Amino acid sequence: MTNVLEDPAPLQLNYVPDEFQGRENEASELKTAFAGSEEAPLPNLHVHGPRGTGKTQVVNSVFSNLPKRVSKAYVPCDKYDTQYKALKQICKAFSQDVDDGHHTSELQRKIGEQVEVMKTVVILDEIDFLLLNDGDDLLYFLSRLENSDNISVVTISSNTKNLESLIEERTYSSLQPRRIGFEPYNGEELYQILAERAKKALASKSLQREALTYIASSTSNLGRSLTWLRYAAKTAETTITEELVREVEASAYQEYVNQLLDDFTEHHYLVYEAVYETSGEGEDSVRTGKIYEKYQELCRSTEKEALSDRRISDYIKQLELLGVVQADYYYGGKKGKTREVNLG
DNA sequence: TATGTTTCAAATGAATCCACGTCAGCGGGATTA
DNA sequence: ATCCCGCTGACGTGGATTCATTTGAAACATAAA
Repeated sequence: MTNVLEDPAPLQLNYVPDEFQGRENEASELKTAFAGSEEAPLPNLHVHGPRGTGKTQVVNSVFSNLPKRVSKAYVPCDKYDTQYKALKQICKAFSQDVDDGHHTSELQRKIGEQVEVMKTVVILDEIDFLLLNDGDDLLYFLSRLENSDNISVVTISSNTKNLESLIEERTYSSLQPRRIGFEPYNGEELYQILAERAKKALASKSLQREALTYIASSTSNLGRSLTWLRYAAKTAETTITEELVREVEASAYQEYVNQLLDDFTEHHYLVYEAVYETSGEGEDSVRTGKIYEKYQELCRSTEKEALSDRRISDYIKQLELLGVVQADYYYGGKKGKTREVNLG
């Protein structure tokens, strides 16, 4: 490893600190939701808040301290975006025996058995992706399990405050999740966190106070600011100055986007690139038709088969869920109905 | 040597998931009649 | 009322994956000449 950083871990997104600064309220709210008596049914939760507010980390940290007789399954639904894939992940979390059978109902039966004998928490992170791609069958199944008192469904979303708007009534009414909201970090909190982590990670490089202040005032997204700081540290000779931080702002942001898109297909990236390039050509928002043309062009130059516009329409939605683009409906009269897309 | 039996891997079959393309109907303000 | 351009849900298709079954040929065993 030829890493300039002594201990890069604290600057990584998945680093789990001992204590969550500025998330004490949310953490204790989660804990109390589960603090009921032994016999009480497990609650369903819907955790929401903007991207980069520590939802995933806090939830996972709280649930990693569950008593032994409660099992836990964590499913990142941006990656496992169908009922089948998610069920498979849940099964994997319960038992090591390699997935045999390839039948959705088979997996459902297994999970049913598991829930019968053991209290269970299922965490569905980035639930929007699964709902967009495959509907709410999985949620419906989980909410209607025979021993539903024994299972807790925790959905996490960066885009949807209220699950009710995304799922069918019958699902919502049997799920009845309690909502827990995460507020964005304010500048002060973000500054503290970054300073704390930098202290642990950057022993050999000095860090100007103004540099951190600038980052903390430009975004409230912890993930983005960590990437930014990491990028600056990588670039810096000895001192991370405000000037340097400003300089690398754009490229650090691109790096952040790349990380987000890492789990997706190359076509997602090409679509993003198409949006990026077209929006660079003057107007700040572009219609989908133009983006699709640009996308096709990019495909030709990289010798890839272009997907249909139907696909790309969905891909743009996914990029929107990731927060890297924004797309609003636009009724242009004779110019038709489309979406206007711009960079997030 | 001819014939029967066993063994095991490769070929084939069957079931399933799902990414994708195609199709048709829709949306709603601007334009036109 | 018409038009525009793309949105969107439904549906069919083919590739991929996985397990189960069949096939076939080698290896071995036995019996007959």
